[in-house]
Amino acid sequence: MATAKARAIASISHAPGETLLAKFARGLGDPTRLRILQLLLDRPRSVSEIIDHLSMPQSRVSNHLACLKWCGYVATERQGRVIIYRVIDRRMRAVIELIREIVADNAAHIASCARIGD
Amino acid sequence: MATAKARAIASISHAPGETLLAKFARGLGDPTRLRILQLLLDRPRSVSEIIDHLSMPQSRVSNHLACLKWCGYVATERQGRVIIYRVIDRRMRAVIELIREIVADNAAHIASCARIGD
DNA sequence: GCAATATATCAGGTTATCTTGATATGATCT
DNA sequence: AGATCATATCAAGATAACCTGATATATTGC
Repeated sequence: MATAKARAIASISHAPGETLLAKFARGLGDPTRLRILQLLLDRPRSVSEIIDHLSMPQSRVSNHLACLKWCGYVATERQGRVIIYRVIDRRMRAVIELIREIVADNAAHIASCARIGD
Repeated sequence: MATAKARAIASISHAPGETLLAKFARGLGDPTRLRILQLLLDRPRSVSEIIDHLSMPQSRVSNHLACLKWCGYVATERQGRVIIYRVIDRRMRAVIELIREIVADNAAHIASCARIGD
């Protein structure tokens, strides 16, 4: 019952403005962040592991990880020297898969959109 | 049977790279485009109608509409003087709703992310 | 404490994206 | 045809986002 009330209150605080929605979308709007998310959806990984997989400068990976953490999609845990990142919002997998499906059927269209670069 | 083969071929062309996924996400990453999509998910509308709702310069709305059309999310149909836009990919509603849910539970986090502006 | 390892942060230059105003296209009406 | 209405396109300036290299922080092992 308290749960229902809590849900109701939460539901009011829902309905975020388009500004925030857009910000979320831009969060997914970077190929590097998507690759990182994909790796983390596979399983939790340390930063070095991600860097190895992506073959990118460390600062670049670290910056994108910070972004993902800031947005609350991933969390960190220190294990000795290394820091392990993992996805904490289960729905991230669903969004990415849904997007992947849509893109699969619109690849040519999307690729041709000149207002958005590659 | 030809259909099955076609599907198989299509399925190979599936699995789009992160670059295209990211491009899609950036397509949703603009508040104006999201507002337009929301209006069009409500029902098909003419350009003028959208302009009225958004109170924005005509060229701005038109540019964003072009982007949405380019990506294959909306289609147009001329009716006399006006041009009617409507959403053609049913999944657009699902993506936006899913994103809305995630953002609702992460609003504070996302808002605080300094790597992405408002 | 000191060196080494792992990760984070920051500033500067570069590129991408958004916005605006002006102009172009295209259809309708008289 | 000419005028008008509806929409599209383009160029230029402003802003946002990305990348890199250098530096900072934090933990472990000696």
